Amino acid sequence: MALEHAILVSLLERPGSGYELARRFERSIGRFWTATHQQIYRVLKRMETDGWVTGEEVGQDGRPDKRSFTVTGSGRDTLVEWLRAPVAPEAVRHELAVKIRGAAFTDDTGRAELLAEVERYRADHETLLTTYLNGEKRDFPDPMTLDAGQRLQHVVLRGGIAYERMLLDWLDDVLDTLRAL
Amino acid sequence: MALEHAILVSLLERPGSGYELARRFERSIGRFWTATHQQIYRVLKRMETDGWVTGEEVGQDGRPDKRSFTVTGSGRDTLVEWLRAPVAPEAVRHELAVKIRGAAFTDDTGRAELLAEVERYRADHETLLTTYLNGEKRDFPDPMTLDAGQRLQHVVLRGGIAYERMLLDWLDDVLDTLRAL
DNA sequence: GCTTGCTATGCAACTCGTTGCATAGCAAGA
DNA sequence: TCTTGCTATGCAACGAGTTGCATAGCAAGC
Repeated sequence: MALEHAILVSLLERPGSGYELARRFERSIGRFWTATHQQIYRVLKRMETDGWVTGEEVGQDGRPDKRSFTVTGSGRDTLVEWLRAPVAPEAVRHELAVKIRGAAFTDDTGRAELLAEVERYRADHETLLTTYLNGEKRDFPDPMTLDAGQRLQHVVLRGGIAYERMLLDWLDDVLDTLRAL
Repeated sequence: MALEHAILVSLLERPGSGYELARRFERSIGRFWTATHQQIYRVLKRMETDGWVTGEEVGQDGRPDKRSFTVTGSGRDTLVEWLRAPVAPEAVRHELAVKIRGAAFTDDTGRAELLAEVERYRADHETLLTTYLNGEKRDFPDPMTLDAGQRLQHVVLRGGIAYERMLLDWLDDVLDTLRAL
């Protein structure tokens, strides 16, 4: 498990509330780690108990109060130690691949429906790629002037872009294959 | 959830025991869906209760007996219905990306260790790519003569190959970035 | 005879993640 | 005033997935 560690990285990049973390996990961090607000609040509570983060009440006007969290020295030590551990092999779960192999066991109508679904899926990822490219233009307009943290964020974003491009190419291959059956 | 569906596809491609399924999930199916034997046995039992599969005792010589499972008509209907449902958005969890962004918060020693770990990770995936390419040569030597099921299996394998190639390129980008910090 | 190793199946306990629901502050517009 | 919608936090129940362990057949080698 590493939701704790993803939260530590995000809070080190910028302190924030559980709600703000949830929004970040929907956006930039969601490129490589997903989590819902319920999970985040639960884990934050445990992290506070363990002394990895400290929460501070922040009054806001025009909005409800929030609790902003900051990483403690102990939390940072925990992250540094985790960074040294070997990367665990990923658990791949690609539902679309299962469906594609499953297409061998349905009829023409079923295959036509799957083809339409793949097209929809492709359109979603084309949109996502555009979002990434716009984000890159906005956040990293001049790659020469970035500090270490920004360069690392940029290389992770480039990974997301490379993934989406690869995926779109492969989906075209899938569509050709389904059409030619 | 879709472990049930991955099992249905695998058993439709070829009936087999829980143990055999577990081995397939380590190999070819593991490219796009992972599961341990405990999970598989538990789910198989539920699927048998629900009438999606039927088990049959098979005596073997030189080995313990096994229970070989076959998909029923009802199981096949279940799969076909699932194929029609929209693909759920994937839950991305890329631990390495978290660590790379985390590298901004450790020292030179920590970054050097991470770099070594990325190199090790890259070597693993280079091996995996080779395995895929060998499997492709072995299982799909003549793409013109394949039936529908084999073509679908092949396009899924091509997805795995495309993913590994993309990953290796990106890891080179990551290594350059880490070295230049 | 003993150990090692692969085939084969399974239980129990635990952790992680999802889903549905609940509460509440505040702003903006019908 | 009432509804809609966003910010903000949280509980409870359930389902999925992991980890550790246990059992047993059979083959091969020391």
